[in-house]
Parts: sequence; structure tokens; C-alpha cells
Amino acid sequence: MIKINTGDSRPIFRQIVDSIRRQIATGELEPGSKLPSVRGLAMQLTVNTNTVAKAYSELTAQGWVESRPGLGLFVSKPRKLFSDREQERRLNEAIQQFINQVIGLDYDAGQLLERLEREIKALEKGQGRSAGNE
Amino acid sequence: MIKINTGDSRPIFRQIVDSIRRQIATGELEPGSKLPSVRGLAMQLTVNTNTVAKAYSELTAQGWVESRPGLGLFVSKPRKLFSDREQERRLNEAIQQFINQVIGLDYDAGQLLERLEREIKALEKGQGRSAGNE
DNA sequence: CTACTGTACCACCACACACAGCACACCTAG
DNA sequence: CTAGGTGTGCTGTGTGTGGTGGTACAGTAG
Repeated sequence: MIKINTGDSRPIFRQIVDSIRRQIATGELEPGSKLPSVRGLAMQLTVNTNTVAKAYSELTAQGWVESRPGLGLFVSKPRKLFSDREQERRLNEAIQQFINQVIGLDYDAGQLLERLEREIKALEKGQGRSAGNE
Repeated sequence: MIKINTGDSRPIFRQIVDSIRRQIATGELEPGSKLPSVRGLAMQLTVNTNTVAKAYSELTAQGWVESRPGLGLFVSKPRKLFSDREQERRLNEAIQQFINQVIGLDYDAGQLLERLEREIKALEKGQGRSAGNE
């Protein structure tokens, strides 16, 4: 089930992408599963169809789901999504962004790492995608 | 010295804010230090004065620097910047955002935490701000 | 055929970002 | 005193992104 939070600073289509990506990564959505239709999800979220289509377009472009013409979108089998360099670049960017956000907060390194560890390991509960080769 | 990267996805004024905040947090800019003038920094970065002014405005509003009328902006003494709830909210947001960015990458929890630990501890080298009470 | 699927357009509006120029109050150096 | 530097405020203009609304088309299932 996908939820949209209007108080969230992220744009709507990004919330949809993140939500579905997380469901796939945690195994909540298994490979082969069918995603809700563009119009159906748009109706449920009281959002424009183009907004959902934009989210689906990104998921398809990044290889999380595959389109079967006339049928819908289906979760694709786990595989490596980015090159090593691209992965490294994205990880670095994510870390720097995290630091910039917590840099004024009164937490020490230990507290930050403890909180991060808890949240990260919660993801691997349903066994995230860790496929072999490309 | 402040650098602007046009390839960076962050808006210019945000890059300036982040850069200066980090310099203050790491002690590279000590309390009482004078920031470069709005027009001077804008000239150096080949950027509009309003863009620098916007960055300075945010730094002032968040209490990182203080304005002495007619003289300039000066790094203020360390103190608590946000309420406990606000700190907790921002930390949570930062963590969720980090997870959303690394969720498709082929790193396990151990690798992520190791990388995070290295970068976070690098910040505390010059003794970050950890003042007592509000 | 009809009804559903994703996809691709078009137009419109709102907002953030950056740029440009101008004005004002303040302080210091001469 | 004046001249020049300081932050701050305002108006405007242009560009890009996000969101909405509507239409259209090819593919698939019944």
C-alpha cells in the first residue's frame, strides 16, 4: 500500500518511486508481481495520472520494473542496477548530503551511527536484493 | 575558501550555506571571524549578490552567524540551534533520505556503516560545536 | 467490438532559483 | 563633513521543475 504525505517536502512522484523501491528492496513486492495500474493508483491517491506515469517511468528506466505492453508493469528480477563507479558516486553523494543535514544537530558520532545502524538493518529483514552479476 | 560546483545538483545558495556551516562546525572558521562581504564573495564566485545574500540570510536566521550593522557578518559562539523535537525530526528525515538514496546500491549494512563512520568522524577532528544549554 | 494497459503528447499554472538593478541605514576612514 | 564599504530590503525578469487536465495511440484480454 502506497501512501502520500502532502506535508512531505519531496515531490509526489518521488514519494511514489521511493515507496515502491523500498517495497521491492525489502521483498514486500516480489519479482513478477504486478504494480497497480497508472489510472488506478492515481485514482487511489487522488493524484493526476501523469504524476504516477512519471514515477513508473523512472522505475522502468532504472530497471526496477518491466513493462509488458497492454498488460502493465511487473517487478523485474534482482540485478545490478548501476556500474561500480556510479554506485560509488551515489554513495558518496548520499553521505555528504546526510552530513550536511545533521551538521548543526547536537549528536555525536556514536549516536548517529547507532541510529543509522538500527534503520539500515531494519531494511534487510526481508532480505534485500543482492544479486550476483550484471 | 568557498567553492561552487556548477555540476552539483544543489542550488548555489545552498552550496554556500553548507560550505560555511561545515567550516564553522569543524572549527575552520572560529567564533568572531568575519565572513567575506556579500559583494566580495559574489564577485569571487561570479554569482549574483542576491544569491550570496540569501545564503547569509539563512545562516543568520539559524544562528550560525550574527550581523553587526555596517560592519559585516561574524561567526557566533556555539549554542544549541534547535529544540529537541526539531533535532529528532531532522535526524529522522536525514536518515530516511539517506536510505532512499542507497536502497538500490549493492552495499550491505556493514559497508555502509563503515563508510559513514569514516566520514562522520572526519568532521570531529577540529572539535565540532557541542555547547551546553540553550 | 469494448475495456483495460502503458506511453506520448499538448497546454496551463505555481513555485523555486538565479539574475539585475535600485534604495536605505549603518559604520569607518579620510 | 564626504566617500566608500557593510548588510538588508524591494521590484522585476527569465528559466526550470512539479503538478494538473485533457487527448490520443498501440497493445492485450474478454
